[in-house]
Amino acid sequence: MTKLQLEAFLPYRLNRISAAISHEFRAVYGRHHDLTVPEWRVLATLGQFEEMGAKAIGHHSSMHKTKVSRAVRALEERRWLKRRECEDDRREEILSLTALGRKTYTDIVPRAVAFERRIMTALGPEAPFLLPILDQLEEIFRVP
Amino acid sequence: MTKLQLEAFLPYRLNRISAAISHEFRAVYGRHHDLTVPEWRVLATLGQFEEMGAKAIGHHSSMHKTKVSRAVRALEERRWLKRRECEDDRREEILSLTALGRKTYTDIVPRAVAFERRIMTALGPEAPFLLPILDQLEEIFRVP
DNA sequence: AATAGATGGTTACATCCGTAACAAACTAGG
DNA sequence: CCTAGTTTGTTACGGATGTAACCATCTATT
Repeated sequence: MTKLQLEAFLPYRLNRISAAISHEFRAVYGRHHDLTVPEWRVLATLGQFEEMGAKAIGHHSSMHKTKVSRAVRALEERRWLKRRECEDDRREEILSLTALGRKTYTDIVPRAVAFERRIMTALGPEAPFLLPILDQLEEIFRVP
Repeated sequence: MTKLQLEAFLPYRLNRISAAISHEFRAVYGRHHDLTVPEWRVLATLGQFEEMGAKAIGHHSSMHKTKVSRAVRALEERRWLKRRECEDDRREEILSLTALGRKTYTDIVPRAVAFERRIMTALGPEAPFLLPILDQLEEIFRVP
């Protein structure tokens, strides 16, 4: 009779760890700015690239276009993001952060960096092995 | 001007990898048995422990009690799970798999084990470092 | 230039999920 | 006992999500 230890099963463990880290990270910035994860990803992408269409944001941040669409609208309503018509292709709208949005971004980024460093430090001697393993896993599952 | 590379940010990468692995694993058994992730977790937990209350299942599989409640009902409707009254405490119901449910379980477990081994093999020389790192991460975030 | 198909983006719908409220049953202090 | 508080489990509700349908616009073929 073959059994499986769920608590040792790789997909289960990764899912749990990922959820715990996302939850913890959201608490890091959530105390100051109330943001959902999709909103944070759009903010982070626009903070990184200045100007982008919704499609490109979705591609870069691995989000479904409806998720992007809703996050963009939410950020726009908060005046953290503005749209500009694209002259080359009038279906597309070029998105960018407002001054207010950029202020939020520059406030969160140091917290994000510190959060990440806190994890790497806590990992101790195992830390150098984490990133190559993540590279490998992304390659195995063709996560672009 | 500090920026953040979202695609290199640890919470983001872990979330993406975890989602990809869950998706891939669901495809492994989903072709044969249609199951949601919570249903699979309840099935796996009862396959492992024979008899359990809903509370204990939730604790062992890290699921909210409402998630457990709904998954249990779905499995019960498929006749993969049965309830039995607990004499010591009549609030609780003791849950266990039916013969049909156990058949599904013993069908899925080898696929799950093979899936996990496929990942570990694909990881190659990095593989031995993965499990200690997961242990560490679970400890850091007090994932029980 | 006209039409057919492809593409960027939004929205309706169904589903899933957690919070909060709840019922039923247990426990402990008086 | 009996009442107050706790615990197990279900459910109503609001919020989030993906599928599919949709609109507007672009592109390619004729």
